[in-house]
Amino acid sequence: MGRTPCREKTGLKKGAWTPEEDKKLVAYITRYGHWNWRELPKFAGLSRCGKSCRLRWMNYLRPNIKIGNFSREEEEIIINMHQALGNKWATIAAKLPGRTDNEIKNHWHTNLRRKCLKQNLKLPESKPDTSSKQKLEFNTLLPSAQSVQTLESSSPLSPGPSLSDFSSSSTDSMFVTSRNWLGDEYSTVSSPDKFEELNGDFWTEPYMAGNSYIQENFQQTWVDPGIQFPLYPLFLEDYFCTYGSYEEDYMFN
DNA sequence: AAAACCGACAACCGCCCCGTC
DNA sequence: AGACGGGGCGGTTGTCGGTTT
Repeated sequence: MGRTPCREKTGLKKGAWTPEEDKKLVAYITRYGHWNWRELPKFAGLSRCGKSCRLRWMNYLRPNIKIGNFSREEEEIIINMHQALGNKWATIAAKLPGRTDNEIKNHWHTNLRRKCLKQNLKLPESKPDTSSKQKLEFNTLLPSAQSVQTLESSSPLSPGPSLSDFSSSSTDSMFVTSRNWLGDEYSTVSSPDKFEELNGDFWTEPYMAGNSYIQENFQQTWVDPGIQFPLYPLFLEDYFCTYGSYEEDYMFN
């Protein structure tokens, strides 16, 4: 068919995203939604291809992204589902609230795969039998009903009982690791005391990935001169349906 | 102290699916 | 029915930071 490649023009930026680019993308999408990924960068004032914008948004900037280590329950689910489905990362991600397919895929390749090999677990063929996939009952792949409960209650909107799992092995680190998110100083809560301070509001407020980073940097970017109004009608209704109260916070504060 | 190595993760690329015309 | 285009997915690569030699 000969589709035009993503970067048909030279001059489009590649590589790591800068905080400035992130700001532009978040500001634009929270205001106008992603009505067309291919056209979006033009209007958002970004010299990136649409796919790159989509990936950045989906994997790191959109609300409700869970940042931190994988819990044991999550790992069990990944392993079980991977044994049944193979490399269906998106399907697996759909069962893990806040996790992205990319993150799961990376985690699998860097950690779980080795674990499975160590335990002599049979790894599926690279091309799984897709004929039976629609019959698959996902719940049978989950470790236990309790685990499901745990996962759901540990979604970003609620603290859940597995908080300790998000921290590293050290007992005084908090639920979010100090991963260099957006390459900036990223607010991590380093002690249980600090967590107590946050605990009340944090889990009841609409979740924002990177919390203070986004709050401090993105809310003031509404009138970014680089942003243009889209040609198309706004799809905010659709956007609200998708992301719940998150953008209401952004839009109307 | 420097180089080599390795692991983790972010991002890119190309293919495929699906909706639209 | 088939061409087209956008979005989604999975494989792969690039980069960076930490560790080992």
